[in-house]
Parts: sequence; structure tokens; C-alpha cells
Amino acid sequence: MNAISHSEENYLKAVFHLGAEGKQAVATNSIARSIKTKPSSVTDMMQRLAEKGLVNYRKYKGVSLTEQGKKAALSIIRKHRLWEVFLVEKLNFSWDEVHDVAEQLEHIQSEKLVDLLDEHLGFPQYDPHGDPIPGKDGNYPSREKQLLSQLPVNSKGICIGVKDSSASFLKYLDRNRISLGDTVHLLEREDFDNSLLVTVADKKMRVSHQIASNLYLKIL
Amino acid sequence: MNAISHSEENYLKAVFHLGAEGKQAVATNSIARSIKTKPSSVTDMMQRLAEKGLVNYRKYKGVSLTEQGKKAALSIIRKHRLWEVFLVEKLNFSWDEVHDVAEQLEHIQSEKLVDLLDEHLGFPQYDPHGDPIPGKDGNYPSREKQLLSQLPVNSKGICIGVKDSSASFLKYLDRNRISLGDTVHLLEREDFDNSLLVTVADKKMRVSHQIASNLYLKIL
DNA sequence: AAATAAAATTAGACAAATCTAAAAATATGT
DNA sequence: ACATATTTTTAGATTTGTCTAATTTTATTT
Repeated sequence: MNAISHSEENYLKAVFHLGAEGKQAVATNSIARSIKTKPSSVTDMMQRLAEKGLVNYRKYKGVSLTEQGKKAALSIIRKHRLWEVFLVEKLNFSWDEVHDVAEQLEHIQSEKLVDLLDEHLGFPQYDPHGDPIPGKDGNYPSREKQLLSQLPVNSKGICIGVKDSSASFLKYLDRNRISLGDTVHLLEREDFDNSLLVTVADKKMRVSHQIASNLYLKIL
Repeated sequence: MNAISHSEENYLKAVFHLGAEGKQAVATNSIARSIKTKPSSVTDMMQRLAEKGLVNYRKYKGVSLTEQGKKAALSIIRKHRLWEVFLVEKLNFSWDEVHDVAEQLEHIQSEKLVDLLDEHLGFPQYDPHGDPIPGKDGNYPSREKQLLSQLPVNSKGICIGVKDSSASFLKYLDRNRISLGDTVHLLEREDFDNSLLVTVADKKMRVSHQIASNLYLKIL
């Protein structure tokens, strides 16, 4: 019945992302930080979303998504990621520029548009950052991925995504010719600073712990 | 400096369309009708737009766009029509379904997006309804077009657009195999009801006055 | 466990965008 | 030209989404 507003969609998405780590309830403060608003605004909104049956909310105890809320969040994330694929594949945006535009496009309401876009793009499974695209039916393919920093020496994997998707990190990756799909081989770990010696697509290089703890690999 | 809001954009667009007929000032009531709001809301908004320097407004005398306002309106119309081309050409929407979605897409803010979309579509000159697409620089190619109903008997033209772009009219055209680019030959006019006998792409047919007064032709 | 700090909520204000109802200005008909 | 109708504007209320400042609840520290 009641349509979900532009703003409500943003809150639902934030709760989904913050709650994805398997934690129980998401804190008011963390939501406020993640969408750059004030805690009092978050409280207001959570009470409204609770009335609509989209979140479970108990005063001072944090929130989680209801089934209905999760479905709505996945639908927005699906749209966001499909648009990101479109921007990169069809319009030649670079992967560090797409986020802000996709953030706007994700709110366009038209089921037909999303379906036809999906088809036009060839039903992609992953977005340009390596994150999986939720299905039309709401299923969310969760992936066995691990941070490079957590792998044992001598293991190999394929680069499938990033944890930090800030422009500065993505630009670092571009500069160092690290792309999704590259094979990464972990050669040694320096105990002193936790930096790693690796080969990426057969190029040998050293990466800091900070870099390694933001790169997801599929283990081979 | 002051950004133009979603809603302000819609009003500017309405003033542009209603004022395009070369009239001096646009009436409050006609704006209200065209965007389905109340006259009092229009008055409020016009006063705000006047303060921003986007319209010329004098109480009880109607409004017109300033140069700045016209530039803003053309930028929105450019986006609207580029998106319509995208929806029809790339996603296979039919031309009677695109309007509502384009109405949302036109508000996405990203100059880069518009430029790359334009390029992706091959710098189209006209949208799927035959209306010209304003240029990046703000120039608006006005076309010497005439309604079929106003032509003299025995003249010929090419179908370049519609006046009424309602779904029901567009569907009528589809059913009767009348498309943009078709050559139309006006054979005779029935005095009694002003209906016309024409050939459209060499198929002979009779069209009512109402149809003829909503079809634009480029005269040959 | 009392004192202090941090997190979360409430209360109250504000701007944007809309509405209804009433008043003012303009247009029209005879 | 006067009375009536139409159009436009004002005044005041409402909804959404936000904020600041004050208060309450929960967590932490000594």
C-alpha cells in the first residue's frame, strides 16, 4: 500500500549494509554516521519504518530489518548495482565514478525498467566492484570471499571485490594495475608491518596491510 | 549557486511548454492544470522562482521564463528526450510507455552522465515522438512543422511528431501503422466533418479531424 | 556501586512543498 | 457600466524530513 519514500529507501539500505555482518541489531549512531545525518533523525525515521513494518525497533536496543524490509532493501541494491554495470559497461564510466550517480538512479521506480535493463546488460551476476547483484525474486547470492590480509602464505585467489570502495582506494588499484579477475599469489608476509609480497596477474609487488585488508579474494 | 529542486524543475518545464506557442505570459491556472496541482501552489512557486531570477512574474499578470530560466528548462528537456531515446532504442520500450519513466530520469544530476548518454546514443537529433533534442549548449532547433489538419488538399509531408502524446493516441497510431518518417499525402477533405482522405506510406486511409489536428508534418 | 561518559531519545523549531478556504483583482455578459 | 463569474492571490494548516538542545537510558571507569 504505502509507498516507500526516497529517504526511507536510503535508511533501509543503510540498515541492510550495516546489519549484513551477522550482527543482531544495528546501532542508531552507526546509521547516522553512514548516511551523514544526526542520531535524532535516525530515531525519528526508525519509528516511522517500524510503524510501516519494515524494521524491528526497540528503544535503545537498535534495529534490524523485517522480512518485508529486507526485500525492499534488496530491491534497491539490485537497482543500484545494475545501474553501476550499465554506467561502466555501456557508458564507459570508470569504476570509481559510478557510485554517486547510481545512488540517484537506484530510486527510479519502474519494474519494467529494471527488468529490461537487466536483460539489456545480459543478466550480470556481479557489479563492477565485484559485489553480487540480488535477483528479481529477492535471492542474494552470498559469496565465499576472504580478505587478502587473512590468507595464509602461499595461497592463491582471484580478486573479486573491495571492502573500502572510496575513490582514493579505487584509484590506487587502477594506478597499480590491479583489476577484478586478476589472479593473486601470496608469496610472503613481513612480520614487522604485516605487509605482503604478492604477484598480481604475474607482476610481483609489495602491498601494505591496509591495502590487503580491503581486497576480497575468491580462494583457489 | 542555489540548486534548482526537483519540484522547481517541473514548474520550469511546464512554463516552457505552455509558453512555447509564442504567447507572452503563461497563466497560473494553465500551469496548475498541466502539472496537476492547485493554483495557490503555483503562485507560491512562481514567487520563489522569481526570487531566484528564473521567471518574470507580476501579480495577476502571469509568468514567462528569464534567459536563465529558459536555459534551465532546456537542460531538463534535453535530459528527458535523451532518456526517451535510450528507453526506446536500447531497452525496447514502446513509445507510449516512456514518458513516465523519462519524467523521473530527467532529474538525475550528472553532467557527465548526460554527455556520455548522448554519445552512447549517437548524438540523436529527435526523440521517439519526433520532438527535437536541445543541444548541450542550449540551442533549440525549432522546426518548421505543421499540423496535418491545417494543410491544403493535395500537399505532401513527412510525419515528424505528435501534439497529443497520450498513450491512447500513440496506441491508435501504432494500430494503424502510422510511424515517424512516413510520407503522408493529403488527397481530399470532407467538408461535413473535416475528416481527411490520405495515403500514409502508400496505404490509403481516412482519418478524423481529431487525429489530423494532432499529427505534425514537415511539408515537402 | 557511585560517578562519569557515551549513546539514544524527546521536544521543539524550521524549510520545502503542498493543500483548503477566504479575499482580492480581473474579465465577461447583458 | 454594473453585476456576476472567473482567475489569482493570501492566510493558515499539514506532511516530510531535517536540525539543535535538553533529557533519559545504557555502558564504562575507578
